[in-house]
Amino acid sequence: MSDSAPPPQRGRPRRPGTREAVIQAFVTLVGEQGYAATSMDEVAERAGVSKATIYRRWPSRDALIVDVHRAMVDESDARDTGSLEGDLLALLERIAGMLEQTAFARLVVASAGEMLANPELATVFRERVLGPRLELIGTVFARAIARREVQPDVDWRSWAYTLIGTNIFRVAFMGEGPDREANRELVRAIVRQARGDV
Amino acid sequence: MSDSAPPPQRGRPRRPGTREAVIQAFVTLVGEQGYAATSMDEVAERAGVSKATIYRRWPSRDALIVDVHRAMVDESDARDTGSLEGDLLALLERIAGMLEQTAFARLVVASAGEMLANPELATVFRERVLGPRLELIGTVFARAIARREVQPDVDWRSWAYTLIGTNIFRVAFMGEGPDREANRELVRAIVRQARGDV
DNA sequence: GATTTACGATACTCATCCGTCTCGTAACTA
DNA sequence: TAGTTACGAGACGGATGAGTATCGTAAATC
Repeated sequence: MSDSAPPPQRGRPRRPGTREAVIQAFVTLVGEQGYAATSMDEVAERAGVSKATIYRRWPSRDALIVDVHRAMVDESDARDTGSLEGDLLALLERIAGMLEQTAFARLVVASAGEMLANPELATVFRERVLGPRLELIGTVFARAIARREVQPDVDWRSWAYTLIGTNIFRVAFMGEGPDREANRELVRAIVRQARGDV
Repeated sequence: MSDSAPPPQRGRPRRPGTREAVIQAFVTLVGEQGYAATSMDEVAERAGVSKATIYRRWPSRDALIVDVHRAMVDESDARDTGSLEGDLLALLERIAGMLEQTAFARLVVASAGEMLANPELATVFRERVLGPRLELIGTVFARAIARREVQPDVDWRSWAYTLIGTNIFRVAFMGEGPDREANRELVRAIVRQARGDV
């Protein structure tokens, strides 16, 4: 169930763009106030849509929340720059770019807190929002392994946690902007360690 | 205003331990369900206390939330093991220990999400929960500087974000336990980079 | 034009929950 | 013993918000 009841074929067609407008409004409001303070009436108003229209597409608030996260996939792939360091920097650049849109950064923390109350959200959040970003880092490491730049048994997942966790912590917990220079240092440290240089 | 109205001197004295019981109950419940789903009635029941008793000590739910975080200081100091690597490992060991108490880890994320809705909580959370842990890492780096193990201009704060962010991400976002071996690798990577070894 | 479905506006129901209040009782001081 | 304050139990008021229902209108198909 992606979002809506099946759109029928007779009668007035659904206004296009409504789905996006609602999701956008929800993300913005949650980023501003958190989940608890964001009501469906507010979402409707911000989206310029009536509440009935929302409930015609999503059966409940929870379903909307889950669907919001389904819409947050990152389809782009990991560009090959020829080195692990270059690849990681390119990826982090993109992640930092997303976290610079504070709405996104705030949504991430708000959702993390909300996972406790909504197990289905927990699943979707990990699979759709966090998972793909981790996988990108995995891809980059796989290339580095193929290139014999690092050992095949490198614990890339932990390095991925470090790269993403650092940025989320800085932006969402400490309320600062992403720090490009710190990210460069971090990538250098990781690459150096992963290559096992003495 | 630490928590309560001043305890008067005549009449039946307040039952000792109530404050701790309430805070403990609150932390546990928030860890299980998140903030929104945790009601004062539930807190009272879990603490084995009546709601009136709670409101005799805290003027509102928000005040209790803030006070809970005031109670989360970590008073211990950073033991000197003689090397940056040893110091950081000892610190991380302690942080990992706290995060192993899942109630604590969950509270951290829940609170992070709640910061959006409660600015006073944001301040207390940063000053009392995150701040002291960051400062410990700062202390350890200061020692390393004094020892000429690292350059005086080392960006220790970013490394602190990395150390804490990685662990919070793993435990709270991904729902895994702390990973001692990964932490050791991480510390090695950081120390190596901070020392500026070629 | 008749039918069907979408839409905005808005009223409405029902549940939840914060914070207050009452009351009967317990523990302490004077 | 009298006065004072804490306590548990539970009722209560008031606000908020999710989800439903109604109604007049708009945009499509047949």
